[in-house]
Amino acid sequence: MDIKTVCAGLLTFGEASGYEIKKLFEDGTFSGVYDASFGSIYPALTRLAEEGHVLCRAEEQQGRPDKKVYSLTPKGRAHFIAELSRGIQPDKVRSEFAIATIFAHLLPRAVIAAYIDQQIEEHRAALARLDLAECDPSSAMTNLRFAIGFGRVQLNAAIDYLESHRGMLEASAVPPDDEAVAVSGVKHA
Amino acid sequence: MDIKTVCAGLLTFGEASGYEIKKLFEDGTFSGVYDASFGSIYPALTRLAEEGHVLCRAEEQQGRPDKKVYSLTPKGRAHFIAELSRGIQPDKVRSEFAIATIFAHLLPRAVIAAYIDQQIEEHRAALARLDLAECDPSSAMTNLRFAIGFGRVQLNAAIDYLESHRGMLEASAVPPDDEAVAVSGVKHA
DNA sequence: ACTGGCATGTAATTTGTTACATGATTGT
DNA sequence: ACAATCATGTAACAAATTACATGCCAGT
Repeated sequence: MDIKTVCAGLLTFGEASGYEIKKLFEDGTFSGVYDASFGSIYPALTRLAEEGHVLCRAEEQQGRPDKKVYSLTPKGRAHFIAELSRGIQPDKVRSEFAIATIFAHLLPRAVIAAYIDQQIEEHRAALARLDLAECDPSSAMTNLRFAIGFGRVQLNAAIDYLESHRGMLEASAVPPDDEAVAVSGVKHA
Repeated sequence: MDIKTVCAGLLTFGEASGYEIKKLFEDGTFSGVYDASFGSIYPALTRLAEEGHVLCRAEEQQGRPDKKVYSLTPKGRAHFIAELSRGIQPDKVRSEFAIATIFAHLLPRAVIAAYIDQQIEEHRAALARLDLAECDPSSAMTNLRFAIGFGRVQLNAAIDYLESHRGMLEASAVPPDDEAVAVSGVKHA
């Protein structure tokens, strides 16, 4: 599924500008499941407009550049539904944290501890975003509540595990007085 | 973290060929947290060799092309540890399944049901891979058991939620006799 | 004064995938 | 016969990020 399709999907919930779509990827409905930069979003919206999948209306603003508000056309809506019905790819995950755990026996204990703290904080922030999303009236739909609950159980499972098992990982790591050993692989007298 | 670094990391566990590294991304230690194609792995190994981070030894084989077995040099090992200690990026997830749930109210019920089945099966397969990884003697290390347990709790949380709440999502979807409505947005008499 | 939010867009670069090219062996 | 596994590598292509370019307004 390409960015064009995802942008079209967001527009089924109502019109939005490129800037607003970026914010939705960051803290809104899509945070944690998709992300894209301005360099992807703006060209995607331009191409969607060329294809007649969206309409673009320039909204004048004081001082700031015109806001370009995009709205989905019936054709765009039908195309989005068809695309999403065609099949989905397996989840793609790239977790540098998980990689760090796999090599924890090579890393200084302080580094591992900091990474665990960081990971827990990120998951807590993600949970807070879900709480906010739940308050939004648009989340009245059952499927959105499903999606929020789904994110929640996974984040909670991860946080619980990290908190209750972090000692295991910290014990595997290189003790503070032994860091040179880890790098050289040789213990000197 | 780039592919070169990840390949170097895998080589801390012992020498391997490009082909074997690919398999490790698919079913081994890294399945579920990282993935890369041959088109990324082979050039990465070539560059690691140019930089002196790995050594390459050609192993002759009958019929098949020579197997190029790479092993990490002390310099490569030190560089890997330094890189991994420098900091990690937040997890990156791209879940088309999660996107489908967000738009479940636009999709035919049969499509949603199939996607849920597919997702559960993928997670079960991932669990089976973790079970295999645990049997491997190299997984005796505490940090690897931590990593396996971490994957396990998240996968189990996801499967449990999907099984117990799938009715919610299926109820949101478009009933079988109503699909034209979803696309056109208009209900005809 | 400076940072951060609002707002768009392009160009250069990076990154990575897919497809192609080759070829023997083993299992169905 | 045919598909799959083993095994490497390149070239073409696609996707996406980063950095650049511009500029106002509000808050500290």
